[in-house]
Amino acid sequence: MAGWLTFQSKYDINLKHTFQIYTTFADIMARNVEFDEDRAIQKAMEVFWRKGYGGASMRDLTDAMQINASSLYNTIGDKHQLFIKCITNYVHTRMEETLAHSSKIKSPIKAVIGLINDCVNTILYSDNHCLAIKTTFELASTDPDIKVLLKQDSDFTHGFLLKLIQQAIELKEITSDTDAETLTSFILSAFTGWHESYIIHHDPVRIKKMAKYLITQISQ
Amino acid sequence: MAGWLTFQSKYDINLKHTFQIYTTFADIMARNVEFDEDRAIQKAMEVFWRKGYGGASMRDLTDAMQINASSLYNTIGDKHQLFIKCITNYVHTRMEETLAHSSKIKSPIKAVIGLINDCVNTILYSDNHCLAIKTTFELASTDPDIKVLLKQDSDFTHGFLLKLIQQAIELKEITSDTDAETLTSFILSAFTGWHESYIIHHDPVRIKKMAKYLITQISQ
DNA sequence: ATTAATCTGAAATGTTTGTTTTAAAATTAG
DNA sequence: CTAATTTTAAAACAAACATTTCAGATTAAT
Repeated sequence: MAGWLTFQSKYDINLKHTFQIYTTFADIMARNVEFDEDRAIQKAMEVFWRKGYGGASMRDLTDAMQINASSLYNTIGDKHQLFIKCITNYVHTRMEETLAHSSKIKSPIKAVIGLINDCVNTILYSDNHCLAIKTTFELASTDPDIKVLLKQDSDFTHGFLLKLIQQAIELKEITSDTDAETLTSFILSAFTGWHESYIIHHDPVRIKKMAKYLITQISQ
Repeated sequence: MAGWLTFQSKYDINLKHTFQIYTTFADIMARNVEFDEDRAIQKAMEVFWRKGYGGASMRDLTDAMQINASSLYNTIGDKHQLFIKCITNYVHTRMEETLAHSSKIKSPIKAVIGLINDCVNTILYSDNHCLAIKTTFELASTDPDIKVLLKQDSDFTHGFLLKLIQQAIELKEITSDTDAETLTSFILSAFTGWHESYIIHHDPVRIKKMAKYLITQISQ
């Protein structure tokens, strides 16, 4: 219990910190970061996925990431910054997957049906429930930063599906009285409900039947 | 810092606790609980509504309930028991409201449409988002007790709507190829999606349009 | 009025939280 | 090798957490 919080040492600490900030990207690097940040973020995401933001402690996170707290704070930042990185990563991955799917489209309506079936498969066969939805209900109302990210993700998916539906309408694969915008919102919000249903009832048949009903409704 | 943790006092404490348990509903009552438990539960529910289970601290709760922590622990129990009471209360209130609505039914299909419009109004004009949905995504996957309660609620609402839809099909107000069960699940899960949509986009028109689309789809 | 029991409020409990510090190990440049 | 600098691990940190204790206020029944 020595007096390590003297003026002298406090001054040294501040100096070091200041210096650190300005030399992070400097030419002279004494040592490189040991851990793979992408991999660590992935592990952290899985913890947030399972426990939620509030439910995940820093010890849960650093255990899963297999790094020390000091390394985490030196590279990524605090818990909130870590979560932002996780959500961003998750959202971007989803966007890339969505775009990847669009490359092998045969017809717009088939692409829409494929998207619906993908959603069903995710619900039934992925043990972690959608991080975006979970976060929406946990944090979006109170955390503006998170909300912006989730809205970007939502808008992207919306825009993607909207194009498909507009094309389908033009090609008369869909003959809907309802505007494409509403149809798009309707389909996407159905997905969220299916997630909830599966958490409560664990009934794959129920999800599949709802998907089938939605598909017949929109293709008429 | 006196030695109040002597064997004597520890024994007294244990005795008191044991005694308390067996005399909670005894004939001799020296003093009644001062606070209105229903009112306190209501206040606690509002805190959980806003902050979630993990996000609400005991101080948040006791402040809102305007009771001391010791009173809370003596009467209701710990945080989890309090939450169980809140959810139970919320779920029962919803059931009563649902049944109250059913008394003024003109026709099954009108009752279904009424239910859909009620949901829209709740989303748009109640500042607290559905506690059941929020809790589903926060806790249902990890907390068995909570999950049972939420499933009961879900099943009740499902059963209620199912009857209406079956009646509507019999009266040929609905001419659906799809079974009543699926139609019921589909409608209820749509509600969840609308909640999420409104949290992210705050767009009343979007919600209203989706509701209108759903109504035209089921009434054909 | 006395007694016996219970409730209440403030303070204290030990634990866990997110975060920081310290010292040593590690790495690169000269 | 030496010097400079960074990363790392373990421990320490204060604050916040849920929960308990206890003395005194309060009440119901005798």
